[in-house]
Amino acid sequence: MTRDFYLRPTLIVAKNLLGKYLVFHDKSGRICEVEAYIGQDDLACHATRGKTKRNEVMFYCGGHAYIYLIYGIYNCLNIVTEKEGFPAAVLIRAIELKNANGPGKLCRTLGLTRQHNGLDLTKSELYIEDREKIISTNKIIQTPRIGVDYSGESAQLPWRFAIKDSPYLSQRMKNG
DNA sequence: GAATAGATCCGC
DNA sequence: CGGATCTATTCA
Repeated sequence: MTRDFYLRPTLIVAKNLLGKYLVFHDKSGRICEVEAYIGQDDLACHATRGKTKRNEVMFYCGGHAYIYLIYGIYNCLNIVTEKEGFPAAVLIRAIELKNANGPGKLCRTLGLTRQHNGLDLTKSELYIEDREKIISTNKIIQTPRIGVDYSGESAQLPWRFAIKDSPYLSQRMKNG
């Protein structure tokens, strides 16, 4: 994907990422579950209280990788969206690959860690590839996001998208 | 400085 | 359901 793909509104990018392939070196898989985190009004977004050392990549222009450590153990991969200065990103929650059905598991399986934080997806070994048509809306399920109950009213925003009937959806998706 | 809690996962 | 494991962020 070229830069302009990522510079569009985050919800559009999130939906269009479904069905694309995430590639990192010799491993790849079809993206089947994502979540959008958009701007300072989104209380579940890491950048809701402004720029910090951790979330500064979210302020880059679209097309960069924001990777952070969660629970001291797992890394989570986000794809930064929209123009420089506006903090927004799409969390990749699952791809269709063995042991990649969850945000922590997919980073572990692909070997992504915080040292890859800030990578430019338009010119590195980490990128998104288009191999098939955009997934039609009737094959996409849209729900509130997972694990953000702490964020009050923002917890109800239906900013989670997944390919219906994919056998690789994250574990918590199936439960909730 | 110290405390807190987190965009998760696994095993019991 | 609770522990792992750690650090950015927050609070005093």
